[in-house]
Amino acid sequence: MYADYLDGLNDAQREAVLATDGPCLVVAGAGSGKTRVLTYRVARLLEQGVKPWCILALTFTNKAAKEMRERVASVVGKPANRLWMGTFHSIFARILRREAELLGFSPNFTIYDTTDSRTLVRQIVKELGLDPKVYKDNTVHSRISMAKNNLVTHTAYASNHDVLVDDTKQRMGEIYKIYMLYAQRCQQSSAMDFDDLLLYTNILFRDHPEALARYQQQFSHILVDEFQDTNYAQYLIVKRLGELHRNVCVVGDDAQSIYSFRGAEIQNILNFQTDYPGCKIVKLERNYRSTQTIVNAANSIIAKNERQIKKVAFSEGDQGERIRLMGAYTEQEEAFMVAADIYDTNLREHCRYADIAILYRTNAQSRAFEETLRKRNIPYRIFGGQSFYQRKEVKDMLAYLRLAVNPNDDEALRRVINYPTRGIGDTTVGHLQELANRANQSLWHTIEDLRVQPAEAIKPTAVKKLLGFAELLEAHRHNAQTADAFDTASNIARSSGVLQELRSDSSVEGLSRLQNVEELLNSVKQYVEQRREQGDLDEPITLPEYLANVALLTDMDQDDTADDDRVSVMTVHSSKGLEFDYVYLVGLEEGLFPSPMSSGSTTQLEEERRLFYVAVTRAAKRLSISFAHSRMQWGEMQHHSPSRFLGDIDPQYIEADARMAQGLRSDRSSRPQPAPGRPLRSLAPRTHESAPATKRPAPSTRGNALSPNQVRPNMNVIHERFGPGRVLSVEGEGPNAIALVDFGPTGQKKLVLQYAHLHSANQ
DNA sequence: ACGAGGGGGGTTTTT
DNA sequence: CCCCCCTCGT
Repeated sequence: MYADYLDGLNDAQREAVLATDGPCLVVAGAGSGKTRVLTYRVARLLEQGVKPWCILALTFTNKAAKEMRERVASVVGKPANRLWMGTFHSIFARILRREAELLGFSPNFTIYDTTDSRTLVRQIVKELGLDPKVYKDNTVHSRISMAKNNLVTHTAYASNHDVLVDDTKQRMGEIYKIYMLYAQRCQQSSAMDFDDLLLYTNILFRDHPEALARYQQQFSHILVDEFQDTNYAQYLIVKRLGELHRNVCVVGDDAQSIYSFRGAEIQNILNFQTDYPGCKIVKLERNYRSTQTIVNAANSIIAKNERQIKKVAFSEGDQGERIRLMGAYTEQEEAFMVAADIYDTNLREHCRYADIAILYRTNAQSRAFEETLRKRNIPYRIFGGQSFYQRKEVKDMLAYLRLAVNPNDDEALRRVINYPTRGIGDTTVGHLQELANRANQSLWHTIEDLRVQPAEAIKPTAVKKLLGFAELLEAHRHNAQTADAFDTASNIARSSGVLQELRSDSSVEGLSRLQNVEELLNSVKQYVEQRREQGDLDEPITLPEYLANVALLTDMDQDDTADDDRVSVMTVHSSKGLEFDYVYLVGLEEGLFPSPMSSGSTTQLEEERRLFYVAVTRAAKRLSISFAHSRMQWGEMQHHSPSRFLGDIDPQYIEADARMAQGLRSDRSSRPQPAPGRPLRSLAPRTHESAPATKRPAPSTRGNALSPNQVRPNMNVIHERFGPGRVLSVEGEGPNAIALVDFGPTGQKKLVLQYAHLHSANQ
């Protein structure tokens, strides 16, 4: 028996926790304690004697999964580790690896990210001789993606009359050919894209009833979080798996359905009652997060929406202050006002920066805030946008790691076959590709064939170089399966020549590229150590395992160490599931929010409205909404009026700032720079001095940086970023050397590639 | 093979 | 405005 966890729950929450038998729909409004309910529900199941590995809990983000696991663990302890809990993509990738042979895939299949998919599309368009301006990789890929989300395979697509007619109408009648070739290439490369993970799971369950039966039996209880975001492929997986035991519990909020662009069907949650006859419905309507003002204002936003489940969200908290509305002349000024206000709030109300968020509609809006926050020395963290794993140098390194595990991965191979340059040019690769296409096999395979059977298209000198590259890959293949992931990775970094290449570039960007690769290798280290702590000690954590994991990581998942106190800056989309005491919702202008792309249909506009709802309900204590009267777009100054959405909020909840009350005058909008003069002073009484002390301690040595030859095992060193440490080992020589350094009490061992950051700590 | 420079195109949101 | 792709010149 676990502690009296039911005590703190309200009636509806308790009902949702206890209804463990049969299908159940929990409509959980924003801030209604959803995670708590899910956590206790899992605890309840375990208490009833359900084995942890019989519980399948699906989420949409790794972060949500991780948080839930931690919270379950805090109630039930160790058994939480055995739960099948994760994102749809990661759970089914795991199952697919296990069952890969049934589908004709290797268990080590690669997962293509969106960039890989798009370059593959581009490549195919080129090969087919189609016009890349008509067949834009983005458009084509999203078309393929949509098809897969609706379980339309490439063969089904090519023989579906309606689809073909539709494509022809859009002047892209050849998409089916691209899709066919795309699917074939993925299979050849032993790769799946994001959508394949769901598609192939469905195919597995459709074509292999015995496999389906195994998992149906295993998963006696299924929970799905954010059910309003499921697409058809996900919906059907859940339905199939749940058919045997019928213990399917879905949790969601139709009012927060904001992902239709990636195939999410709000209908899935609206129709749940009819899909699962006799299901229990519980509505969590009390909001524990926000003030009454915020909750009421949020309700007024979506009140007009047609398609929704009736519910009344309410708060019993404080009335709270009114929503602040701030108008600015330019986006720079908007950023200035927000930053000034953040500084002020932090000072006056002693809040943490981590309790503050800036939310916007599009990633492109981040720049102005980034600059202003930096100028003011306010620590911040930008989520989304160009993620760490998308950077060129990181992708290059990952490509090498991927190749060591799956040499058939053509995308990875083409990426690094001539990086660093080894004299294999476009013409050679072109010929190679042709050979591969003709034989319907991967590039690597084709290279291997050259060993025994030379082809006339490729000159002997080129063949030699290709074989040299193949040998480089071959050298790591065996290790990759058996040796420690970190060891393999750092070996590859060295022998591939990537390190040398990066170190030869001493520009600022070059240095940061090296740093990123260093960071990546350290993340391998960290992963290995982390897994070793929780798992079986005997077996080494290998590269395939790491890669399987990293492919599905996003920027949101980067370890947020509790002690770093920064303002969060992100899109409204990525803020879902989070909460902050103080929220600045910015750029509330017509032409920006709602997005002009969405003004076509009412359903799209309803979704924009729900997005607005999501943004507002992130705030617990105070919400500030702002807009700029003009902003730069396409190099031109665009004039905007305040968003129509502002009119949806009942005016009684809004308090406009002084300048709003005066009314905005467009005649002043040509002023290029914000003048930190009178009007702003009320918001930011002290704008002149520099920000609070968040400076990192100065390097404790003024000595010269070490050179590779000076670094030896057991030596004490000081790293500019990580502080004092002790060198454990040095591998390689000269410019290729890598040092493994132990940085003290946290037991963090890191790989140091940049000796410029390392100082001697002797004496 | 590789760099610099020009031209064209794109900006919604993401597992 | 910025980013990416392509081309052209070495």
